[in-house]
Amino acid sequence: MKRGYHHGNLRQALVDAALALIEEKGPTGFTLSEASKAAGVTPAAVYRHFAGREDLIAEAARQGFEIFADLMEHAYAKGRPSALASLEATGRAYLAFARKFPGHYVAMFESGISINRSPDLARVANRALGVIEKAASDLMAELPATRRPPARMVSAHILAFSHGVVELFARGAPGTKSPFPPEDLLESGLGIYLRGLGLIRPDA
Amino acid sequence: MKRGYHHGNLRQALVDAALALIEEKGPTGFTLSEASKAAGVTPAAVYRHFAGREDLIAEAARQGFEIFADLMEHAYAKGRPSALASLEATGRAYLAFARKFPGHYVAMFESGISINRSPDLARVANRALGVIEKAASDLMAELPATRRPPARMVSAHILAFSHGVVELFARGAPGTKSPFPPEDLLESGLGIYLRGLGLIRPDA
DNA sequence: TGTACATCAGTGAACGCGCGTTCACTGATGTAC
DNA sequence: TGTACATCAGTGAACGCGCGTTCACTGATGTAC
Repeated sequence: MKRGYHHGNLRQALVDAALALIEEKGPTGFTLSEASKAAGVTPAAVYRHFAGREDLIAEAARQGFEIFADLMEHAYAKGRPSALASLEATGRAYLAFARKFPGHYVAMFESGISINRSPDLARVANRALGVIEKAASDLMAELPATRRPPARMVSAHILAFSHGVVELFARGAPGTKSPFPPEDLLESGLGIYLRGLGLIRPDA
Repeated sequence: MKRGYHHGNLRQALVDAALALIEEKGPTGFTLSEASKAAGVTPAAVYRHFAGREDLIAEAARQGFEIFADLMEHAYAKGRPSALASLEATGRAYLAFARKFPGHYVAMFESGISINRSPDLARVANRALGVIEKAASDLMAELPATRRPPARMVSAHILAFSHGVVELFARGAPGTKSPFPPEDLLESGLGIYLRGLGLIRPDA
């Protein structure tokens, strides 16, 4: 980590300020001016490190995907050699990430920046999503080929369910008092789904 | 529908303009000025009909929930007397609504307005969500009490899954090319889930 | 160690912009007689 | 039917605001000798 001449590492300080603002006020509430003020710097200084507002958000998202991918890989590895345990662990890791890094999560999934904005961003995003797909693929290999749904479909199901739980129940959602803790919702929903795949004994 | 003195029904014209803008540019892209211009009217005229920007969005959301609730009730009724068919139909109706009324959907779920902003809004939102809960409750009644998950949990699962499918795969999502049509994803995921509940024969 | 110079991170002032909102008004529509 | 009056939807100008971005600059840091 090389230090800047004056500030000491303005680039990262701006990313951190942006994340805090995004977490606090949503992707809309974030402004360059406020982020620069929070970092103790003039708005113009931002342009030494980023091409503009969008570029700063994209970097925040990129860092989020990096952390996210690491968490997913860690969860996957922890479940091995059981494909079932690996997939369950990645599901849990998804929610855990969203709860622990809400600013990153919003930057990644709600800020409107495209995953294909830069090759860097696309690469790390695919690394993260690839883990779930791998876990789903492992698991499908345990099913008889005759009734084995496509792994990509299974991973899409799990992604959609996890994302829905986060958006609807894990946030201070607008007026929605969650009837159950999001972790319980994810766990139970995932369990029922996996049973439906025929991977868990009918009434364990 | 009483007509205004000059415009003819500015109130609804503003709501419609807002919905079109929200659909086109997201909840952020929507501005009072643009909406009023689209309705052929000065920005100040908006204040004859709404308390302000937020209030206009809230009305758009309210109308969305009204349509949404009607669709859900219709789907529920169509599935009867089969509780299973009713629940499946409401799931499908959720996605169909999101695809057919994207402006409303965004105003309802992504604009940041609280469901409890006004009693009117809360009432109609609960009417809509109540249908899914009723369908889930009907279905749970068919399971032996010993392994019957709470109906509210089941309806939360289905809501989360449906919302996740919409957000991740049914929109021109940022760079995500959906691997499957969202309708197929919803149908297959819901099917696996319901099988997991023990409501569909293990390998029908 | 000391000096001259190059680099370049951050400054501060300025810009044009469109926003949401206010206000006194005007003039078309509706109503009473 | 005609006239006088009341209503009130929409006007147009103005406001203060904070935004993202640009630009020539300055002065602290690093480097060469």
